Amino acid sequence: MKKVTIRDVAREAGVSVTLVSFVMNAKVGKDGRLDCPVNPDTAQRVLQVAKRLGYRRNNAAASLRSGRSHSIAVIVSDIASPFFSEICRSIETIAYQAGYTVIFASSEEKPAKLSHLVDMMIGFNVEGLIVAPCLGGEAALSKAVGIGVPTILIDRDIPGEDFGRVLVDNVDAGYIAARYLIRQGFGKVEMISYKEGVTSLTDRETGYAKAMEGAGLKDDTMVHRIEYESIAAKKEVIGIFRDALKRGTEAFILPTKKMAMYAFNAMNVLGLNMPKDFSFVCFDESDIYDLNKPVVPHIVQPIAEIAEKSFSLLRRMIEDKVSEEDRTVSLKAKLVLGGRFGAEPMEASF
Amino acid sequence: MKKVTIRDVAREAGVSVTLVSFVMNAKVGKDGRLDCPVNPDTAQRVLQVAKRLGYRRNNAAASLRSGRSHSIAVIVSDIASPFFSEICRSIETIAYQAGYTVIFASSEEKPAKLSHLVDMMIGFNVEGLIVAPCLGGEAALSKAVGIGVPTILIDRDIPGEDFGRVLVDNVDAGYIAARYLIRQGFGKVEMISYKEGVTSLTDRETGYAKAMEGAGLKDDTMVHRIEYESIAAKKEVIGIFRDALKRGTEAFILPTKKMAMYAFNAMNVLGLNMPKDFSFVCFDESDIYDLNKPVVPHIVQPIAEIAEKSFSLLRRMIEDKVSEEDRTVSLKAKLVLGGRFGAEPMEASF
DNA sequence: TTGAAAGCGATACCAC
DNA sequence: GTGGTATCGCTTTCAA
Repeated sequence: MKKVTIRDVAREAGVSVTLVSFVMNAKVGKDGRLDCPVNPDTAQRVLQVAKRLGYRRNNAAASLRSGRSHSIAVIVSDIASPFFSEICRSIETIAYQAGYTVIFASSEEKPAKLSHLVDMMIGFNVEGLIVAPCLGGEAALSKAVGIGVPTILIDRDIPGEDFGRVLVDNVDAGYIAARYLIRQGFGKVEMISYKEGVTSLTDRETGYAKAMEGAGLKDDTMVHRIEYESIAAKKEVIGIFRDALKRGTEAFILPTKKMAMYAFNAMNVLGLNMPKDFSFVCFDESDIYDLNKPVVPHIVQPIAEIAEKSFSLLRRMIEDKVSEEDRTVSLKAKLVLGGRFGAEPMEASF
Repeated sequence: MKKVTIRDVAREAGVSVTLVSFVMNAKVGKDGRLDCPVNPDTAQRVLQVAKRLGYRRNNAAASLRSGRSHSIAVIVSDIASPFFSEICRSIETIAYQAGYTVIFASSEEKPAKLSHLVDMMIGFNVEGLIVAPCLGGEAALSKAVGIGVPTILIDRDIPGEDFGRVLVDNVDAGYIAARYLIRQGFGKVEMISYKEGVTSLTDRETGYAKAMEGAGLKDDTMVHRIEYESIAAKKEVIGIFRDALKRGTEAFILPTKKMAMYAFNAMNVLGLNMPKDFSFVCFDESDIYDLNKPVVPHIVQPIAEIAEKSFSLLRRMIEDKVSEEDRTVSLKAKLVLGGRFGAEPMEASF
C-alpha cells in the first residue's frame, strides 16, 4: 500500500509541510483564488506536485489532530427499507453539497448493534449522528449525547432531553387518510393495524379515530389489530375482508405498506375489486399503488423534508447551540393521489 | 466533547498504556478468557476501569498508527435503489459477523463524486472497497487499486487487471427468461430494451437472441429499443403494445423493472390483460409482480450471493494474495415464479 | 509568507 | 507479564 504523505509533497515542492497543509485545506474563493496565506505561485506549485504524486489526505491523521472530521453518521434501523434508503440518499446529497461526508450504517433493529455502531462512529470522530432508533436503543444514544455528540432522532422518538428531533406527525397522517375517505362520501371506514404497540401506528389509529368522531361517525370506528407474523396475518386479513362484505364496510385505511399488500392479496383471493367493493387509503410507496387503475391514494412521509431538516438541525447543533425549543421539528405526511407511471388518480373514477 | 483516552484508563488502573492497549484489543477465547499476555486479574481491573470511565477507542488514532481500520467501504451508484440497498444490507450483516465495520456511500452515478468518495474512504484507511462503478468511474477505481487498496466490482464491469469481480451472468439471465416463455409454448417472444448500450442490458438481449435461435425462432426475434427518458418512453411502449396486437406477439421480456412498469402501464391504458393478451417475464422485484394474478415470473439477481461472494473475495484479497483466476466470480440470476404475498405462480393459470 | 516543532491517541517495538 | 517510548500523518501554534 504505497502512501504519499504531506512530507513527500513538501520535499518535492521544496516547501514546508505547513505550507502544504495550508494549500490542501484552502477553499477556493469566488474569484477562483485560493483563500489561504500562501503565495499563489507557491500554492499552484504545491497543488501540481500533490496531483502528480497522487497525494490524498489521511483523514485519520487529520481528524486525530484537529478533532474534526467533516463527516456525520446516519444510522437507520434497516438500510434495505425503501423509506430509509431514500432518506439516506437525500441526506447524503444535501450533506455532500455542504462539504460533509456521510457514513451510513444499519442497526437491523438490534440494540447491541446500534451501540457498537455508535461507538464505531464516534471512534471515527464523526461530528454528529442522525439516527432512526431501534427499540432498546436508548442507552447507546444517551451515551452519545452524554459525551457531547449532537444527535438527531428521526422516524421514532425515544425519551431524552438533549436529542434533536425531526419527526412526522402520525396522528395527522391517520387523520388526513380518514378525512379523505369521509369526504369521498364513505361512512363505514375501518383500519387494519398491528397488535404490537408501535408509536407510529397507534398515532395513526388515533388520528383516524379523531377524524371519524369529528364527522359524527364514532360508532362506525373500527380498528382491527392483527399479528405481525406473516402467515397468520395473511389469513387474518382475508377473514376481515370476508366479514367486511357482510358488515357493509365501504373503505379501509392500511397504515403500512405490508398491511396494504395483505389487503391486496385478500382482494385477489376473494375476487374483489377496488373501488367497486372497497376503497383504500394506503401508506408508503408501492408500484402497485401507482399502477392500479385507479391509482391508490396513499400517504407518504416527506422524505426530502426529513432529510433536509435533520441535516440542517444537526449542523446547527454542531456549530452553535440551538435553543431547546428549536430542537424539535414536526413534519406533516402528504396524501398522494397521482401515480408515478402515468395512470390517473382515483378521483377520476369516482 | 469529553474524551477518555487510554492514558486516563492506564493512570486510573495503575498500569501502563501498553497493558491497556493489550486488554482493549484482546479477543475473548472460547474459555471466556482474554487471549492476551496479561494477568487475568489485571485485565479485569483494566476492563472495569475502562467501563467506568466510559472509554472508547479512538479509531482515527488506532488506524493512523496501525494502518488497519477493520472496516471496508461499499460504494453503490444509487443507495435508494432496492437492489443496491439490499446488497448493502447483506454485506453489512456478513461483514459485521466477521468483525468488520462497513461504511456505505452512494456515487449517484457521478464520476466526480465517486472519485471524491474513493479518496475519502481511503483517507479513512478502509482496508478494501466494494464498488458498483458508475459510467466514467474507471480512473478513480484504477487509482484505488494502483495504491494497493483491494477493490471488488459488482453489478457492472469496467476494464482493469487488478479488480476482483463478482458479476451476474446477464447473458444467461436473458437466456432463461426467453427459454421459460418458449417452453410455455410461445413463439413470438419480443424484448423491449433501451437504446443506451448498458452492458447488462445488451447481455440480456444476447441471451434472449441465443434462446430464440436455439429454439428455431430466429425470425421471430425482435428487440425494441426505446429512449430512457420517461415521457417519451411511456408513449413508445404503448405504441409497441398497440402494434404487437396486430403483429401477433405472444410474450414480452422486460429486462428492467422500470421497463416492466411502462409495460404494465401500457397494458392498463390499452385495457389488455396478462396472460390473456400477452405473457411477461420481467426483471428485478416489484410488489406488482407478486400481487398480480397470476404472479408475474421475474428474474432476480442473487443478492445474498453477491454480498457473500464479494465480501469473502475482498477479505481474501485483503489478507493473502488471491491468484488471478480466482478473482472473478460469475453468478447466475434466478427465475422466480411464486410471489411474496401468497398469490399463486403464473403456471397455475396456464 | 514561510517554517520548526509540539502534539492528537493509539500501537509496536524493545527492554526489563 | 509489564512498562517506556518512538511513531503514524496531520494540524496548529508560534516565531521568523
